[in-house]
Parts: sequence; C-alpha cells; structure tokens
Amino acid sequence: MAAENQELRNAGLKVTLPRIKILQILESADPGSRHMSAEDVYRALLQSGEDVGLATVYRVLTQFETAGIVTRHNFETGHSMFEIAKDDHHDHMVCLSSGEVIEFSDSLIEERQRQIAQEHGFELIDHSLVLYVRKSSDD
Amino acid sequence: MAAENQELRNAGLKVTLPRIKILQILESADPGSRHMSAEDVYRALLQSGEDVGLATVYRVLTQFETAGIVTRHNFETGHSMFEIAKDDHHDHMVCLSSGEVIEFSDSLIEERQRQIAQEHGFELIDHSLVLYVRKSSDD
DNA sequence: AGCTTAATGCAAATGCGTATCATATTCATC
DNA sequence: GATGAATATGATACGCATTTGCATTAAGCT
Ligand SMILES: [Mn+2]
Ligand SMILES: [Mn+2]
Ligand SMILES: [Zn+2]
Ligand SMILES: [Zn+2]
Repeated sequence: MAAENQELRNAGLKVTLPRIKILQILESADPGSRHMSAEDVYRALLQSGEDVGLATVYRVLTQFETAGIVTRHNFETGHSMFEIAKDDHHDHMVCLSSGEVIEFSDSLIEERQRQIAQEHGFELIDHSLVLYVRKSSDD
Repeated sequence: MAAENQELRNAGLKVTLPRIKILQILESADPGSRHMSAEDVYRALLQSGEDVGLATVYRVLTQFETAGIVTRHNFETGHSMFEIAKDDHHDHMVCLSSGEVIEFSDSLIEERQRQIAQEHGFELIDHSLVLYVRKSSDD
C-alpha cells in the first residue's frame, strides 16, 4: 500500500494521487496487458473513477521513464507503449493476428549486437528489436 | 532514363513527373544519405528546381512502399525514413552522435530470430532491429 | 485532339504528444 | 493542525509529422 509511496520518494518524486494511481495501474496490470499506451492508462484511470487529466498521464509517464520506473517502447503502432521496468532487459514479439505482445530475451542476440557495433567502431548504447509474428497454425 | 518509367509501370503506377523525380532522387542518393525523410526528399526536389507539393511526396512514398520500391523505417527520430528497397534484407545502426545510419546484416541474428519465434509457436513474418550506437572514442 | 480517370497541390484536418498558465496540492516549518 | 513556498495538476492551446478533401491538372487510351 505504502509501497508505491516509497517507490515515488526513492525516485525523488512528490507523492501525489495521480502518480500513485498510475503506478498502481501499471503494477497491477496482468501479463497480457503489461504494455500500455498513455491512452490505455488514462482509460484505466477513468474506469477506476479517478479524475486525472490526460496531460498529467503523459507527464507522469515521462517522469517515470526518466526515473527508470517504466520503460517506453515505440512499436510501429504510431504511439508509445509503457511498461513497468523489469530488472532484466527483454525484447518483444508482436502477434500480427491477435496483437498480443510476448516478451523474450536471448543472450546470443544481445552479445552479437555488441560485437557488430564494435566491429564497426561503435559502442552499443541501446537497441530496439521487435519480431512480428503469426500463429504457426494460422494462414 | 526510361528505366524509372518502366519501374513505375511495373508497379502499376502511372508515370508522372513527381513520381519519376522522387524515384530518381532516391536512386541517385549516395550511400551516406540512402535513408531520407519525406522532408529530405522534398528539399531535394526543390533544389532540383521541381515544384512538387509535400503532400505528394508523402503520398508517393507511401505508394512506393506499397509497391515494394522503397522501404520505410521508423527510427526513434520521430519521423519516417525511406530508402530504395534492396534485394537483400539488412538492419540498421544509428549513431547517436552524428545521426549517420549504417547498414549491416548478420545471419546469426536472423536465424536466431526465426528460432525464437518458432519456440514460442509462432512464424516469423517480419522484424525490426535498430542498434543505437556512439563512436567508441566519444565520451 | 478529346475524354475519362487518376494524380497533384494547396489548405485544412488529424493525432499524438508537449507547453502554458491559473489553480490546487504537497509537505516542510511553525 | 495551520501556514506558506514550491511543485503538481488540469484545461486548453500549441507543435509537428502526416493525412485528407477538393478543385484543378495531367496521364494515357481511342
Ligand atoms: Mn516488455
Ligand atoms: Mn537501409
Ligand atoms: Zn534486446
Ligand atoms: Zn534483420
């Protein structure tokens, strides 16, 4: 309950109602909907009966990102998706049929990326890998 | 000269001046500037003395993409980048210092991606891999 | 050349995200 | 617990890349 409060304080953010609520929504999202757009979060807030402005949702999500509480993804959907940051890095697989987002992580690929950057005289700072897939049975 | 005309016809597109010009600009771009935004193409047109509307540039680029003549990339720069489609697939490395775009292709990563999708019961349809890097010497 | 249809250019409309600013809230201090 | 300075919020205006509506123009077939 006070867990969110502490997390916000640790991030150097004032404990406000919108921030607590947004954090709760992101943390309580089930695996299938871990990845939410600002609109998604906004709608969830409204359904919880909270009266928070969309501008605040955007602001808070950006603050959370800066604080390392959430991670922002730019899938090809045109709008940013956010998820509670995990301790370990992972990449994503998006099903073109259902839209579901599956997380995975492959050390081989991770390592190879570092090598490739190095071979070109660069240092790997970040990367974005998204697999677009379809159920094997589908036609 | 008539090469562009044929390419447009093959794509099922009417041969118009804007389309020819845009195709020429993309095809004649040197390796360092293969990847252009709609604005980039628009500016290049103006400098060639052509009077083409920006809306037309956007429309034509989208048509070229549909026809498989160009490939669209959504790097984290905020705007789409286009390049003449090559026969072989490749991925990109974007230098965060200079903005330069380097192409690479790694069969190991390509194969691993296919495996990962399969292991999750999916078929790999497409993927997007972008490495964000910095010159190794930079601080 | 004439005609039908698609393409173009301009301007207005979108849509996601950010900036502004007056008001409300937090929280350190009394 | 009240007070007040600093910060956060919400409504709205704005910015920017891209799209769309529509009157005009150009392509291409006869
Ligand atoms: Mn994730
Ligand atoms: Mn390329
Ligand atoms: Zn990764
Ligand atoms: Zn690839």
